[in-house]
Amino acid sequence: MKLTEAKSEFIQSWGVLGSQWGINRTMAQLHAVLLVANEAMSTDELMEELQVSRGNVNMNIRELMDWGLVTKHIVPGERKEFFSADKDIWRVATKIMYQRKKRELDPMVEVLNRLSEVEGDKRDKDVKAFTDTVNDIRKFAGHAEKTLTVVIKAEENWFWGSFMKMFK
Amino acid sequence: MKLTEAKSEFIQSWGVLGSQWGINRTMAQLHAVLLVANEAMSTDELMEELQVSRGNVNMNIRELMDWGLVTKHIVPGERKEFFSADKDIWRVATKIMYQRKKRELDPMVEVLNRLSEVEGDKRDKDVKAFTDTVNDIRKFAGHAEKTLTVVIKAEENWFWGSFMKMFK
DNA sequence: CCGAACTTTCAAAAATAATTGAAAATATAA
DNA sequence: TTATATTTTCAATTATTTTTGAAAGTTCGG
Repeated sequence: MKLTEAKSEFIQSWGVLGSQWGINRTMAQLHAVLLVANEAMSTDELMEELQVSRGNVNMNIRELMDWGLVTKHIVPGERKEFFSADKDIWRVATKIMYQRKKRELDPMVEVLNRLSEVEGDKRDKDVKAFTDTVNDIRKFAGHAEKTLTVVIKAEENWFWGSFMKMFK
Repeated sequence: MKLTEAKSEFIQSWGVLGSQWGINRTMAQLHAVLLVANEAMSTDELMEELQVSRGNVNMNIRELMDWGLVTKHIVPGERKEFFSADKDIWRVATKIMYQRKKRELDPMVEVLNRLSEVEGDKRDKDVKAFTDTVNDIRKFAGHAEKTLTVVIKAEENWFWGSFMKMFK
């Protein structure tokens, strides 16, 4: 298989994967392009590679920077900005987990905490079904939260740090 | 907070969470309704609760059954079908993980395996950047795959089974 | 077999999300 | 400062996804 062909298949698949995870296709594809690029790329090069508009590249690259997956570089003597992706896959994964935890898990936990204080007779079957489920999810989310935090911070920790190296 | 109010807020939030994870809102909301219901519900009751069409309920309930999150019940003497959700949150989580692994991780791994056989000089920087990234992701996905499999099958295993009980 | 009760299907409509592209804003070199 | 290169914004357009609803299909008691 030729490099060009392989690259475009990779970009394609990464785009599909992203969209199944609520990340828009262009954002995922930009990430893919930068992941397999051997050096930082300009907006124009990215537009050319994916055949999308300047505005689209601009917005999605900024989103990728927000997630901490992509960094901007200023090359002396050049007017344009260049972008590159963090290629350490473990770090990529933890950054994504961190963002999703922050944006999705945390707000859900907050809602669940409020909802566990529903008023009414605990012997009422409807009330019981509701509070039981909410509390179960709450407990589960609490564990997930802790586990994620450990994983995300694992590298900074001497014990888990060396344990996690096995995954790299 | 009143039960009705709490319920609808829960359904709402679960729907938002779902849509951020590539699951359509109605599917997630149906799941939410059944998670907090004290008994199995009919299509008509679900339509009423969420104010959506019969076709919509039908299709999404079937999807939930595909995922193994919801089961159909036939009540003797009743012509209608009733539905209920598995309320064991740990099992819910592993079922979702299993489905997503099967539908998303597995195909990605397949693509990556094919792509790692790209032809060309390994000293070419473009080729190297590509194969390095692909192989890193491949290795990572392999670990993720194994970990997920262990977690999903944990209950069937005497050692992990009792370990996992801590999470419940 | 009939007909009522219920479920399934799917083309069309509606809702939502992503993308464009050109104008406005900003940055830089001279 | 001015001219020019580059980035950013966002209303309008386009693409995608979801939902509807009515017709077709199925099931079942009598």
